[in-house]
Amino acid sequence: MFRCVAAVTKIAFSNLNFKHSNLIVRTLRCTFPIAQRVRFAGKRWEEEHYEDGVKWMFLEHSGPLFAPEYEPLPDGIDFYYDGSPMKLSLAAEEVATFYAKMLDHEYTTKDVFRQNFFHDWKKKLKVEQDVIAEIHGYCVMDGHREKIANFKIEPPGLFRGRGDHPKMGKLKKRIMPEDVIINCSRDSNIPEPPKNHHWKEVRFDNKVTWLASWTENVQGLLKYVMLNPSSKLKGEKDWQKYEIARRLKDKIDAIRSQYHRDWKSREMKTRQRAVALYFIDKLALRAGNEKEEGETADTVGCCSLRVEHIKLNENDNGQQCVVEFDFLGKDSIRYYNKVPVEKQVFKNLKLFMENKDPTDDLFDRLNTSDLNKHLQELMEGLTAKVFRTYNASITLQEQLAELTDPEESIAEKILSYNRANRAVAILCNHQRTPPKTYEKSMKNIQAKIEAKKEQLAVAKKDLKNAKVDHKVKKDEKSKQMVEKKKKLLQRIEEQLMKLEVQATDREENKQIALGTSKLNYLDPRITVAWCKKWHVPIEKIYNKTQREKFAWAIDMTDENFEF
DNA sequence: GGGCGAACTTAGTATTGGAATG
DNA sequence: CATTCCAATACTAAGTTCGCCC
Repeated sequence: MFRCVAAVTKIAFSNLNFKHSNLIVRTLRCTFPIAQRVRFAGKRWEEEHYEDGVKWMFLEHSGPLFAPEYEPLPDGIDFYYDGSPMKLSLAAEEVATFYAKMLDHEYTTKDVFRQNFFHDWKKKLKVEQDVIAEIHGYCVMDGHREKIANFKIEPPGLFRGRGDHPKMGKLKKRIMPEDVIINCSRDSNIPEPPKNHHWKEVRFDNKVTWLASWTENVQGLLKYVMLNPSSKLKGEKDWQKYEIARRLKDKIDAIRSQYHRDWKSREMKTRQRAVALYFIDKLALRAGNEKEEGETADTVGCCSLRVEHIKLNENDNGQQCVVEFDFLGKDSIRYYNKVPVEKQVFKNLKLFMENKDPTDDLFDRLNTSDLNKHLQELMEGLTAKVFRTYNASITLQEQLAELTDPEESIAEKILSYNRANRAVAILCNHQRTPPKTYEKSMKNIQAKIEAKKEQLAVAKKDLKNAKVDHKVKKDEKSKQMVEKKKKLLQRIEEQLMKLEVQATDREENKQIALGTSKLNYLDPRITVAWCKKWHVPIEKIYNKTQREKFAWAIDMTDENFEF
């Protein structure tokens, strides 16, 4: 049998109404003998007919002709958004021109038309974003393709500081390529600046981790483009952080004994250092660097506490030597706490406050640099922030051991985990403003619980009836019905329990943010080991992003891990 | 030794997208 | 199928630490 193979044929369409005369057409593979293709000439109506329903025995054509590709708008014609030109992908631009062509038509005044258009156009824009993220969102470092955390240059706008920030509302300028320093390796393809622009500098510094940087104009601070937490570089650093905290675990008793002794030191500086360290250890306060007045919001940490931030109460509701803290910490989050302290600490605080104004520094002989130098002598790599990491992680481990009940369901175990997590968040003072929808969402879940309780009552009744029915009939069918109703009841009980656990969790979480401690302070190996030990799927504790960040821990940890 | 810049971690909130719901 | 709701993600500000320079 003869086959006509695929061939590329140039056909002149000059007789047709086409602008392009030379089109390239691929003919299809055809399996019929060439002789059969065109057999007849003459009067079609005299040919024989096929049997019922059969319309033809041979059919051949070249397939439909497609619409020509979109021709982009010429230079100088731009799409404008909010008054300024905006670059669109070809696909998004094409769809925008469809609409533009119809601007004069009354269609474009109709809500349905506009909404439908926008809905579909948005999808095009989304695809465009994906393509951009694929190109700019990744880098290659030492043979690994790594995600970049913040590959987008921050857009211009009005500066939004937190709390009572003296620079709030100032204009944050647009960053141009001419402001940006690129960092990469000498033998790599150096990124191209946008057309008609150049970089401020291209640097080849492999002693730093950033890929690009620029100086922001409101505070004059450097901003960096860095890798995602899932990267090898960040993951190893994170691991190292927790290893330092674990070394502190072995030294903590000695360190605590020493600062107890130092409370009685003859030197005022040593006493202040010892009391400050006590606060950092016991209350998980931050170090507290000095800040330039008038440049930032007035917030403090341990070393920068002022006399006005604490009150001393000899007796507070029966408790002796109570220190009342009230100050704004990082992000202007209020720290309020009443803490009973050792007599010697109380005495020292009184001494530190003698003859001082409220706005004077509490620890006037101490700063973070002195404190960290001292800590470095106590243990290599020890700084003030290690205490937060250590105390957070050890608290999680202790709380999990205390709260986990082997008899409980998975849902209840997860509640226990969240409660352990919450104990840490409270220690670290990780707060959030309750969501605007909080009250409503609590009501919703209560309503769900009530509905589920009613369902439960019905299911119980049904089961009882089925049992009675079975007693009378004693047949297979009624027996199956009892089993069915039993299962249903069980399922509803489980659902109710889940809802109640969820409600409790949400209520206890009203003003507490768990995310920060989970992400930055809790050794993930504690969590992975706990999940393995109690057969809680890791997905129930860590979402996708968190699993990527903690891939190293998930990979290396077995159920026997101890912080 | 302290002032300062650089580099990096930690932080809360605004926005988004997908699941749940009516 | 549209709307509601919430978890996940995006965003970028605000800390800590370190090392250099005077």
